[in-house]
This record gives sequence, structure tokens and C-alpha cells, in this order.
Amino acid sequence: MAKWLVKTEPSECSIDDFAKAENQIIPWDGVRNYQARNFLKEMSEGDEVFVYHSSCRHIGIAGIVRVVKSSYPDPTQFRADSPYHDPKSTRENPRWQAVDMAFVRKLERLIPLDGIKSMQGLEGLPLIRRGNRLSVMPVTEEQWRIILASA
DNA sequence: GCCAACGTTGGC
DNA sequence: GCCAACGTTGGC
Repeated sequence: MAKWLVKTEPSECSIDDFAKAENQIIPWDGVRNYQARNFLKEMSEGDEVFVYHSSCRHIGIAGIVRVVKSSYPDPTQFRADSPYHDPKSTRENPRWQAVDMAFVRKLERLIPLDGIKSMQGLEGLPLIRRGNRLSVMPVTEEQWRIILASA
């Protein structure tokens, strides 16, 4: 079972939104970066995912969700009224993918970015690499264990 | 295929 | 609000 991390602005979609959502499921759509999309395609049902809150007051990992539906064409790319609309994408050859994720739990205390940066053994984690902008990334079992051990 | 210009991300 | 870093676009 693979592990992942996704970034989100909590004003858009937070771990609390997962807890409150119908069936506690939210489609993870609107990803418009090829590298991130390729990781979405690799996700399988049951994979666990850290939810990282970015661009906000308390930056860090706030909770855990789980993939409940593996990748499918992101419907927002076809909607002319969506901010995620991509006029170059077609139904026959869709560019962008989404997955469905479900709430697992909120961490009792957020794991702050500073803490993550100071942990030993996370050197390979894209999140803490300088200038990194990847919004969907793999997390190794070892990295997952190290991060959770601090929670 | 190169690369400058531009828009976006995201921490501070 | 600032700005460094990065990805994308488009002219050539």
C-alpha cells in the first residue's frame, strides 16, 4: 500500500472539510501539473495520504485521508464554467485525472513544516526541497513512519 | 529546440 | 505584500 502527500490551501479544502463532507469523501480534482497528475494515476484504493495545509496560518500536515477511488478523468476539465476548465482537453483524450479521497483522521496536533524540515531521514521528500511546488508527491514507508512518530 | 517572458506557487 | 523558484507558453 503506497503512501502520499497532497498540498491544499485549507481555505479551499481542509482536513475539516473531509470530516464534514457527505460520506466524508471529496474528489481530488483540479490538479493541473503533469508530474502531480502522473502520481495521481499511480494511486490505488486504500493508499493513505497526508493532507498538508499550505499558504495559511498553520502550515503543516493536518491529517490523513485514504484513496477510495483510483484515477478517472477529472470532470472539471470539461466544464466551461470551471476555473479548472481546459479547452485543449477532450473526452476522447482527457489530459487530467482525479481520484476520490475519504477522511481517515485529523491529527491531534498539526505537524508543522519547521518540524518536518528538522527531522532526520526526510532529505528525499520533495516537500522540503528548496523551491519545490509539487502538490502531489509519494512518501516512502520510512518517511511516513518518521513523520507520524513525531505526532 | 532554444529561451525570454510571463503566471503561479507558497513560505516568509 | 514580497519575492524566489519554478512550469508553461510562444516567438523565432
